[in-house]
Amino acid sequence: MAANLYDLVVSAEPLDLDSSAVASLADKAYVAIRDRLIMLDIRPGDPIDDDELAGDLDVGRTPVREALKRLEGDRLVVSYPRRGTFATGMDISDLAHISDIRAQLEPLAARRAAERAVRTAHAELEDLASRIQHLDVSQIDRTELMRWDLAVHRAIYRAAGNPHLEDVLIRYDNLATRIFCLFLDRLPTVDEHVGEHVELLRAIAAGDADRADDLAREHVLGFEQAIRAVI
Amino acid sequence: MAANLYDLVVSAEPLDLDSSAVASLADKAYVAIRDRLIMLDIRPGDPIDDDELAGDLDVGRTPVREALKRLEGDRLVVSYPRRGTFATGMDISDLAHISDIRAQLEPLAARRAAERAVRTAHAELEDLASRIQHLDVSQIDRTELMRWDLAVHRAIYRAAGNPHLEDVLIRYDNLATRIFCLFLDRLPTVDEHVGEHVELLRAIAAGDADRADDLAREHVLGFEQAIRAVI
DNA sequence: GGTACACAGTTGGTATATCAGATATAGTGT
DNA sequence: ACACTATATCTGATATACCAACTGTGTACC
Repeated sequence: MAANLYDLVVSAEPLDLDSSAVASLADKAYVAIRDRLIMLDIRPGDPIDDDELAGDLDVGRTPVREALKRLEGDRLVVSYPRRGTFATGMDISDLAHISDIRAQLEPLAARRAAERAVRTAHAELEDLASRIQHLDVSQIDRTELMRWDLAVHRAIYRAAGNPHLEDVLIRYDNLATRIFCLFLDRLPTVDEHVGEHVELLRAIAAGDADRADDLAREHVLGFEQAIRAVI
Repeated sequence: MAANLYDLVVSAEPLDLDSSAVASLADKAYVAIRDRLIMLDIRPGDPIDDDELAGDLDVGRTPVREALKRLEGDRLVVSYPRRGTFATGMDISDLAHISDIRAQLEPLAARRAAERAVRTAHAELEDLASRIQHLDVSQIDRTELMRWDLAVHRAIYRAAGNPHLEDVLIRYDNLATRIFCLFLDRLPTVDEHVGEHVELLRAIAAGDADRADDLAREHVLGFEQAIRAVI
C-alpha cells in the first residue's frame, strides 16, 4: 500500500487515491474530472460540457454523465436543469462550513488512527512521514504538493478504520483542497502547512491519541486561518 | 415550511423530507427506494431487482438505476459487479462507526442551530416540539413514528444553516434510522427516545447552545446504548 | 421599443446492443 | 462410473444512439 501510494504520487498522474480495485469507465471519468475540478483545471463557475469531456477522456457520454451525477453529490458541480452543469462556485461561507465539519472529524480520525496505528499501519505512516520530511518543497510543483497533501490525509482516514468516516472526510478534504488550490499562490506558508503533516503522522504512528487529536484540530483551524488571512 | 413538514408527515406517504423543489423521475425513484430501505420494506441483504422496481414505481429502468447509484453512494445498497445489487447488510461495527461520527456532528448541528434559531427558526422548532409532545406514542404506528424522528432531525440540520453539515447528517441519520427500525420491536424505551426530542428542540429554540450540544450528544450516545442493550 | 414566435442547445429518459462473467451441463478421459 | 474441463447460455452491466420536453435567446414584426 505504501509503495502503491508512492508510485501514484510521484507519477503525478490523474491517479486514484481511492483504493478502487477495478475501474469502470464511469469510475475513471469520475476520478479524472474530480481531479480537474480539485486542481482547478476546471475553475469554479466554469461551464462543463459533457460532450467535450467525453471526447477528451475517450469515453461515451453516459459514463461522463454518471460521473457528473456523482460529482454533484460531492458538491463539486451543480446542474441547473436545462441550463447546463457548472463547477460549483466557492465563497467564504463555504470555507467556514467545511472547516466547521472538518474541525470535528479530522481530530476524531487522527485519534482513532492513533489508537489503532501501533498495531496496524505504524510502519506505513512512519514511512510516509519521513518521505514528506525529506521532500524539497521549493522544488516540486503545486500539483504534486497537493497530491502529497491528499495522500497524507487519505492514509490517516484509512488508518482510522472507520469506512464511513473515511467517506465523509475524503469528501470534505476534496473540497478543502480545492479551496487550497484556489489560494495556493497567495499563501506564504505552504511548506509550514505541509510540515505539520510530519508531526501529525508521527503522533499517530506513536499512538499518542491526545496529541494527534490536537494537531489535527490545529491543522484544520490553521488552514482556515491561513486562507482567511489572504482573502 | 412547518406546515409543509406537518403535511408530509401526517400523510405518512413516501414523501420527500428533503426540500426538493421539482422532482425528476430519478429523484422520485430515489426517495421511494430510500424510504423502503430505511423502513425495511427492503431488508438488509435483500437482492434488488431494478426491473421489478421500475415496474413497481412506473418508471423506466434508467431512473431506477440512477437512484440505485445514488443509494450506493449513501451506502444503503451495494452493487457487486455482474452479480446484482443488494440492500447493504448491517452489523454491530456499523452502528459504532456511525455513532462515532454522529456523536461529533449532531451536537455541532444542535449548537449551531441554537446560535441561529432565536433569530430564524424559533417558532418553527417550538411548533414541532409541542406537536411531538402531544403525540400519543402508543397510538401511532412505527412508520409514522420514524417519520417524526426524521422530521425533527431534519429540522435541526436545516436550522444549523450549514448545508454541508446538513448533507452528511442526513446521510447518517438515514443509516441510523434504518438500524433503529431493525430493532424497533425489541426496543423498550422508544417513547423516551422520542421524548428527548422535545427537550432538545426547546433548548435550541431557546438559544441555549451548551445545553443543546449536551442533549444532542446524549441523544446519539443513548441511542447507541439502547441498541446495544438489546442485541 | 416591446412582444411573440421560432430555433437551437441541453437535459432527462428510454431502448437497444455489446461485452463480460458466472454457472450449468455435457462430453471425454482416466 | 466419476471427475474435470470446456463450451454455451443466461444474467447483469455498460455504452451509445435516439427521442422528447423545456428553456433561453435572438430576431422579426407590430
